[in-house]
Amino acid sequence: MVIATSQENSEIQRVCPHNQEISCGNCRLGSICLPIALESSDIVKLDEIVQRGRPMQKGEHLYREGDVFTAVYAVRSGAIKAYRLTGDGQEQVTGFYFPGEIIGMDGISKNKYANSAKALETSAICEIPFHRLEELSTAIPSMQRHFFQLMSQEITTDQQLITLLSKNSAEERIAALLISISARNARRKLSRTNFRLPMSRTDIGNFLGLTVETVSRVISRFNKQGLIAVESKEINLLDLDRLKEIADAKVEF
Amino acid sequence: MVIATSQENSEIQRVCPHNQEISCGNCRLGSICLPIALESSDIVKLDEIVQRGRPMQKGEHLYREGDVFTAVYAVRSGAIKAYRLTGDGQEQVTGFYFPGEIIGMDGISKNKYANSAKALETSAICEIPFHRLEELSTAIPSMQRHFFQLMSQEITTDQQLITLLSKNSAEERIAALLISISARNARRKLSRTNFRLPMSRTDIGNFLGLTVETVSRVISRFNKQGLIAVESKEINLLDLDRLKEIADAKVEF
DNA sequence: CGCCGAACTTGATCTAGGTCATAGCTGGAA
DNA sequence: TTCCAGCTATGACCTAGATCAAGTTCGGCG
Repeated sequence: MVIATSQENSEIQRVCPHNQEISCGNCRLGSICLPIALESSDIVKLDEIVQRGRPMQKGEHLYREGDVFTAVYAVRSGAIKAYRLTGDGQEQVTGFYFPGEIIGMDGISKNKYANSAKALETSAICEIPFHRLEELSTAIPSMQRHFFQLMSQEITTDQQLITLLSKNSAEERIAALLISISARNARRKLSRTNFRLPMSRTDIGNFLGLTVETVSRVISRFNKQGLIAVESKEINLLDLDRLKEIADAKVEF
Repeated sequence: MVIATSQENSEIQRVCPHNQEISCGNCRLGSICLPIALESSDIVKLDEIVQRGRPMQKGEHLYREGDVFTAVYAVRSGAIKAYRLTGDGQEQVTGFYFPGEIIGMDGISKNKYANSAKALETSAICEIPFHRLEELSTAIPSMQRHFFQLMSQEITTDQQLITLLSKNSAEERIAALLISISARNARRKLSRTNFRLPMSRTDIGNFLGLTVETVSRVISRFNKQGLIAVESKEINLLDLDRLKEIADAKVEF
């Protein structure tokens, strides 16, 4: 796959992988990404294995279901959706990933990715070759610990989604998704209440087990009730407390 | 890798939980439990940290949601259900665990179990203290690798359940569960077609996002159609192929 | 700027599965 | 052995959300 190291069009980071300015040590996502709790000497080691400068265009795939597993990825900017296709070709969205979050761990067990990962908008990605990460984890116990924790967290968020899908109404599911995105924005020091949904209504439906029509209707209803203000993908959470009440199960997937 | 020492293929192990002879080295579940692909010298090390002889009665809890996380557990015999309570006190079953399977990995991320685990019948459990497992993983790379794989597998099976819950009908969900249990029995060299369901219809419903009534109705229907023969918890899969067709998504959770 | 397909909205109808109600089992305790 | 609580089964009904069917708006491109 040609992701161009040279023509880094983005004004933001013309990231040469060796550019000293971007590193795990100075990445402002550090605290929510891998390096948490690492010694600075360890961060240097991590830095050495991370491949940066991999800007992806909207719609481009990071990997596809069935591809041989080689690396996990950290989202640096943008948004990624993970999905798998069912037997009859329907799409099941298994997660949305925002900056600071790690994707691809599902590929470890079978040495093949179990999901496809696709950019919802222009995104910058850090690639972390898994065999190097394994070596590092053996050498640095806190690294191993942190990676165990990341995987465990993926398990618990998947289980929260399971609960949401099997017990909650359409309104509850959508409120929970909005609250989840809001909380993750807050972690990244962004607005808790005003943001742009990077995914389509169809994606939301495929994630929450609803049809587009239902998603659209519920969002319209929330809008009318003054819980939110929507204008296409721009969304403004007007009554966070009430939304939390509706979502109730304090979701954080 | 060699698991078979002496008393292998004994149809049913007359395992006394306190029997000193039980070790990871001679456990006939070895190949599907942790020790896969370990050197025999490594198995000895694993053996040293595993606490055996923890027979549990039906209904007894292995741990509860919120308990501080100390260990993961391998099911040696019996069956365990994992579940969490929703805000309003409903039960969401997140998994059923059979001999050779590992439970408790959800606790790593927050250092607290995210689920409760309860014996569905008399069960024997191996306790694996996590801090020891971490040390061992640092020392033995293949151990680390295997544990990464186990966690990754938990992620992919959870994602399969997500797909099942969001896309499939009641009949498809129940067929998928039956096929899943059948396949896991086969791994343990037990009958693919005749077995006893250790969980109640209510548990099945809580796992599959259905009410008891629906579970009961679908099972009755399958019975009438000659796909299965049920007598309370004893079940006989008469038409495995047709059931697989109904389940379609080749589930293996 | 204007075009076109894709994404979104909204309404009308249909249905799988939930809810409620009843009754028959079943298995463990005494 | 009897008893009782909790399972299981089955019928009658009802609703949340799917499906079908128009529009309408958006956003990317020539």
